Amino acid sequence: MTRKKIEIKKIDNISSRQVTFSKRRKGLFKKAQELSTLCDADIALMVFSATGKLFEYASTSSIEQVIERRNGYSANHRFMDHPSTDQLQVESDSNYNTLCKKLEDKSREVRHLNGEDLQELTVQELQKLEAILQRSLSSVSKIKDEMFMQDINTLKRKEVKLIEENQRLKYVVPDLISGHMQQSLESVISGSSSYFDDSDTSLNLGLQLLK
Amino acid sequence: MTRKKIEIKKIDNISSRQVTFSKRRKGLFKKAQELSTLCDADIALMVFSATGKLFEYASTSSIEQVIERRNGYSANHRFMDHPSTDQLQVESDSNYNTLCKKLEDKSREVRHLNGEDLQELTVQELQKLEAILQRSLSSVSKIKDEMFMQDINTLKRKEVKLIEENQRLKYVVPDLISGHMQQSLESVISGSSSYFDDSDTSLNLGLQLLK
DNA sequence: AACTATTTATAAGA
DNA sequence: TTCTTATAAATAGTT
Repeated sequence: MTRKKIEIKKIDNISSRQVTFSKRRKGLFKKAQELSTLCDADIALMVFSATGKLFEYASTSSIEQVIERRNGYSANHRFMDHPSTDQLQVESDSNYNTLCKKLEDKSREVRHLNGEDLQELTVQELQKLEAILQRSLSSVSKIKDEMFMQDINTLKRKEVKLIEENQRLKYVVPDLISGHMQQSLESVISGSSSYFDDSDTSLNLGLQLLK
Repeated sequence: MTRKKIEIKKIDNISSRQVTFSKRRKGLFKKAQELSTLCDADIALMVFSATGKLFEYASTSSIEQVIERRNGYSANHRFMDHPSTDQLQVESDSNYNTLCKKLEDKSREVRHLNGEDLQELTVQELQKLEAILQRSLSSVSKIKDEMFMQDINTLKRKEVKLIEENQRLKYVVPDLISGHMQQSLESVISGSSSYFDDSDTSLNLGLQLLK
């Protein structure tokens, strides 16, 4: 539409898809609002992003009101035949069959991304798939490594704290002993050791992630 | 907005309001469908005209689907009643719903395989995904390279044949010349050169794959 | 319904 | 994300 005409099909690049989504969503909501104002129309608009986030607009106070009105509308018109486009215009991208087709397409896409049924692809398609997988793999590895690093840093911080605590206890324990408080000492020791046990447990849990 | 900028307020003149409604409604629906396609968004749009006519659009099969999804959106499994659902429709709805759910699952899987929305995965899931992508990538690269090799071998075989043919012609042509068959010679030459032209074409096509 | 002069939306780039 | 800008698309007024 600008700088270059684009084809109306799913945008491959993730970030540009997100940018386009933001821009066009804004535009769509504005158009809906304008139509509502100019022509005194009652409008409800719901948009779920690909990631599942919901954005909605209602010309009246709430979406629910419009939905209610719609429920009443279909009740009133349920038994009327609408041979012409007079009463109700319904546009839909997919009925049950096209939904099936979409599912089929997605399944094929998944198989290809899983490295299956590759013989049904052309060399060009294979090259594209290869590029996607390379990009994808590096993203996954990067995120995964970042999470590992986070775990490691958390563990290191814990270690430092434990060493400090350890040092502190080394000073406290002799004091207690010299103070002839044997009874209390035992409870302090058992308390500190259970503290260490907990830490070891979480350390082990953390390290399991590395296997 | 054209010929003259208009103020966004209710249009007084009824007929021009109706005309504007038709035009802008069409535009709005188009924008909605484009957003849905471009960004893989799930959209429902309901428009009541000032005269009470309903026009609606849904990117999936039905408005109801999107409304359902909206109901379950933030009220995470609070007891939602759908009392208005017809008993007759329950079975097909559940079929329908499972189909939708499957499609959603596949879509999520595709996004992950494409390296998108990775933050919603655990480290373990990321490791698994990484392994899958590695295996998949090596399969794809292998198949792709095999196809390249096939192309190359085919071309080599063609080359050998052409060289042989070339040799053969080098013997034939002098014979023809010495036989004073100028007329026939011309036809033979033009025939052989067109043969070479065809081969060059397919050779070029083949090499384009290597770019 | 078509036309077209303008306005608006927006893709690409910064 | 936000801004800019060149260009595509939408559309107000007209026929």
